[in-house]
Amino acid sequence: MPKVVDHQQRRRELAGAVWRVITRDGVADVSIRAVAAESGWSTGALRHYFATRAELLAFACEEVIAQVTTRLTGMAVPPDPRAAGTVVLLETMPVDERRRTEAEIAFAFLALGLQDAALARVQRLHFSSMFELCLRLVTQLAPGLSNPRGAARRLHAVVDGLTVHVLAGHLTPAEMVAELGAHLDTVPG
Amino acid sequence: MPKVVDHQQRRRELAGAVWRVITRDGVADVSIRAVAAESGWSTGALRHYFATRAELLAFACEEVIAQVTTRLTGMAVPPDPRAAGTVVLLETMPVDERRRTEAEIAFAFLALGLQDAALARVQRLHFSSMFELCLRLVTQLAPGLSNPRGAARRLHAVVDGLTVHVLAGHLTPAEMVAELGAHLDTVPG
Amino acid sequence: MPKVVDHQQRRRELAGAVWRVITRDGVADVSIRAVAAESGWSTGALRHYFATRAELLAFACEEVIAQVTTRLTGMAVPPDPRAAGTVVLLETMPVDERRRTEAEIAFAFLALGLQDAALARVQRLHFSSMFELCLRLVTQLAPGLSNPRGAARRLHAVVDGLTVHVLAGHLTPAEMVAELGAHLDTVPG
Amino acid sequence: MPKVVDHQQRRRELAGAVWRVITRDGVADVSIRAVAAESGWSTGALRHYFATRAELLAFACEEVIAQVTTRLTGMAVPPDPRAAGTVVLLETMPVDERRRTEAEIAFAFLALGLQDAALARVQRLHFSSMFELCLRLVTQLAPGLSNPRGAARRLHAVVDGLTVHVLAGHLTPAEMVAELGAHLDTVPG
DNA sequence: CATGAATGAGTGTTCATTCAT
DNA sequence: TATGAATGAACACTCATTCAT
Repeated sequence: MPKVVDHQQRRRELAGAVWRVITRDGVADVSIRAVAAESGWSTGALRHYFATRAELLAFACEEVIAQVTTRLTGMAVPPDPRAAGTVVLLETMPVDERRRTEAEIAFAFLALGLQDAALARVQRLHFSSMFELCLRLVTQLAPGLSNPRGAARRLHAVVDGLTVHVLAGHLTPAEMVAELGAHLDTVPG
Repeated sequence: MPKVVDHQQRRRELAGAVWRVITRDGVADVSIRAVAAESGWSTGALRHYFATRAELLAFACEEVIAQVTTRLTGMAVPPDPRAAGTVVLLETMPVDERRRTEAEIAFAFLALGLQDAALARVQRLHFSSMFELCLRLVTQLAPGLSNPRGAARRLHAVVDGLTVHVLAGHLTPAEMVAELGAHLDTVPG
Repeated sequence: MPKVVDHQQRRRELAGAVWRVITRDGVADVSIRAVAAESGWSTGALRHYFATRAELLAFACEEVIAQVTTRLTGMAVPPDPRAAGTVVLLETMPVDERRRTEAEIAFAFLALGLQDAALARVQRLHFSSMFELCLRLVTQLAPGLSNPRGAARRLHAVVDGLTVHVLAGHLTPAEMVAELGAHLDTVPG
Repeated sequence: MPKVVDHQQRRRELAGAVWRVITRDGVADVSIRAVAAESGWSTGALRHYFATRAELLAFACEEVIAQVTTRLTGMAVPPDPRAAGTVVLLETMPVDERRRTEAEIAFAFLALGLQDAALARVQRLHFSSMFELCLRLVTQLAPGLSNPRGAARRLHAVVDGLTVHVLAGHLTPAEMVAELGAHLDTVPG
């Protein structure tokens, strides 16, 4: 009977190491060796769980997205549409350390995805689901809108634009929160 | 009489080579060798103009920003505030091949800037000037706004959010243009 | 009651996997992993039958030689000495797919044997038995030869030289067969 | 004015290092690192002269062949056809340390060539020119032969077969020389 | 100024081998 | 017996950087 390892669990553990390297050193420094050192395993050990570096990165990217998605679907959403919008959307934005880290990781992968078709595919799915979320929120906020999809696109853009601006240090999280709220107020009109 | 070289001109020429490598192969593939090959110079020659790879990247980042800025300040702005907003802002967004390339480069640098203080500083200046531009446009569109800075922040976020969504292939340029227009229409309200 | 495994049988099975890897990917690609995958066993399982890679290779080499030898000794030899020579010698040469594969394997091991004493020892035995075979054939073809050992050495050289030339693509199998026959015709003279 | 290196000369120097590694450790141990260490250069330095390992090996293979060819064409050939045949053919066979080394290298590459199309192509040329040489010798030895090409093929096979048998330790150089002479004596008949 | 030779550490990946289960 | 987890060194190759010319 061989030693048995929960592959899925180990893969998640290694994805965590990838995230830590990204947030500490940047996405350009994510090497197999760096991830191995960060995780405490040998480079050869990673090979058991990811055949290539690309596979490792793809999994780590999917996992961040899956983590956000899981959290969103598991949330207790307030009955008031305005409050619901704020709470749900802020869950994906860099309002505190934990969520800032997550947003940084997602953003770093986004840059990688511009050149990597496999990552781009994964991200496309995430964009779609975030857009669907925005669309749902918009229709709850303003049920009779003539062009709800347009309003959803703008809301989605505001969310990601504000996120980038906070990550880049151009806005404070407080400013971000304020402007998200202000934008939500314009939706019904 | 020593050979005289216009250093600034040569640096701009090399920055161009950096951009071409970025758009062709991605920012991760910007090596001294690749830039040397792309520019037609030897690797040693680059050393006369940039001491390190980081310095080369920083300059190439500054240049792409400077180029946008130059174009913005030199534009013929329509008298109508609404039209002015559209024309000026779209000048920075990926509506055609040329501007898409420019936006891709700027975005690639943005991801690098998250970990590189020198790049971050340069980008901070750019964010500020873009914010000032948005503020100017907003006050022209809606002179009596109670919180013009907030409106400018949201406009800025929409511009960058839509840009990212087009770069990621989530929106078409046409959708981007439409939603920018739609957002500008909400500013006066 | 412990599970009983026919070690010798299992070793032969694994040698077969080695051969398949050699003919498919070349001798340089014979790794423990590749042989394990080819045989359907785990890498650890191989360890029970071969302590090291070298041991595995040596056995696979011995086996290919043993297989040829077995076939030679089991052959129905025509009574006519000339026909007997042709039939027996061609049994070791690349006249069809099966025998070409066998010759390729033997030749690949020959190159390895130049540096590996263990392999060289095995091959020395094979050379001797092939030489003895040539000697037997020569004495049947030309009983009164003054220097039968010399004629046997030349016949042996022709056999291996023609074999190498076919393996290298320099001769066709038909040309090889023709020249072997022509050489056998010169032996009595 | 940059430091100037004679690339062709350096490439030959590195090919020499390849040969020394092959004869000392075997063809399986020819790594970029081993060749770099043997030559006294750094691994990176090799990159200036050979883009890949395959290129290095191909050049080293071509060089052995070219070296043999050069020596053959530059030889003073005795007027007597029988003596000419002996002298010329032995020039390519392992009669002394120098020629044994050369033959070992050529043979090692031959094994590599079975799996490497680029090497195989180079070797095909060498086989052809050796065959042409044998044909020339055969026609000088026995001008009126009905099938000179066949005789040349057999002579060629004897040369390479005897060579392999010496390399493998199955024959002594003296036996090889004797049998080559004996075979040449059968050609006119 | 400009070249390109040279270094040595870095990359992703593969490998033989060991060993707890 | 048999598994596959794990190691750490090896591989080919790329890189930023230095520097003699």
